[in-house]
Amino acid sequence: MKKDTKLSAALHIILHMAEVDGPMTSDRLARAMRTNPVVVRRMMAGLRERGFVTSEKGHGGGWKLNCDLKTTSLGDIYSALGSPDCIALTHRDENTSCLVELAVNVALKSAFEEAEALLFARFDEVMLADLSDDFHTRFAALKQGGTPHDESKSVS
Amino acid sequence: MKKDTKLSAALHIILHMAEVDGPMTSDRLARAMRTNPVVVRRMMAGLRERGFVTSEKGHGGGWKLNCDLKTTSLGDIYSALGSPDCIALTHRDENTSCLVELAVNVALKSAFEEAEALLFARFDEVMLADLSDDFHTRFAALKQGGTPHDESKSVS
DNA sequence: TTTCATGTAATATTAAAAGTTACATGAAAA
DNA sequence: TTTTCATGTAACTTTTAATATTACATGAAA
Repeated sequence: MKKDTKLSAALHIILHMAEVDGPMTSDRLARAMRTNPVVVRRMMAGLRERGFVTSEKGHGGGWKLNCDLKTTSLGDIYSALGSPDCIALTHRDENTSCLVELAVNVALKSAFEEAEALLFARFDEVMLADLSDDFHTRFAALKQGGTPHDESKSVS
Repeated sequence: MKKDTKLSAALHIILHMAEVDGPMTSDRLARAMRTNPVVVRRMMAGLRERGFVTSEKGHGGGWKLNCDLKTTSLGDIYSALGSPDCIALTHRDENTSCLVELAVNVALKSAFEEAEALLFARFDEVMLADLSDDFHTRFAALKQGGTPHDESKSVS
């Protein structure tokens, strides 16, 4: 299976929007993410339905953040993206008549569910503001340290 | 991505072998699993390398269990299968120069690793004998209850 | 009325797992 | 010794789900 990257992409986009005044177009976001504007729109559609972002057509249009970073969690975003499957293992036959396979399924299912629950709990704990703060800390450290990276490279 | 079913399949096969005297051929196992004998061999190769099963060519050949169900864990089997990736999410760019993306990656990575660690811990806790016991309990209950399923259907 | 931007359906590409084919190796049976 | 049976494995095909692309509709501002 190809792994899902929507959560990673959505968070990246949200934090970029948080750093910018005014709307960002799908084209601009897609270039920053090295992907396609339609992919951006498709992904953002879920966030718009939940009210985390808004969009405007036409000149001066684009996407704007519409949520409080302090109270919006990674879990909120993950859920808005449709909660893509996060466990890459499964059993072959969900409704088996083989008692051996049933015993295997039961054991694996409970392990998968526990791991998934832990992941969701972590997602719920971490707020967008935590990520934003982490970025600002790194950015300040970079400027203080006087490393040779220019700012534009460090935020897009 | 297509989800991985090797752990489920391997456990199913192992528990079936535990119920049978003498070797099982890949063909027979493949029919029971509704898959292909080559797929069975490929999967079993990992188990053979770790000594959990043995194989013999020619007449009367096939696969035999060669491990103690009480001391062999799901984790041992998972590892013998090559520890296939169990988290279906990832980030887009592992080595990014964007500090925003870096902050996202760090947060997600730690969440993924915690969930994976929990899954592995569960795998290590559960022994093959636990699954076998569960099967035998279900099988005994089925016979006692006098339900209309025949035995052959209930174990293959 | 033209340009810009989103909205979305339809289609194509890609990556990873599973399945298949083909043939080599070796052991037991005839 | 020759045939049959079974594993061993490389090469290739199929399948599935995510991602990417194309095409066109909608609507807002210049």
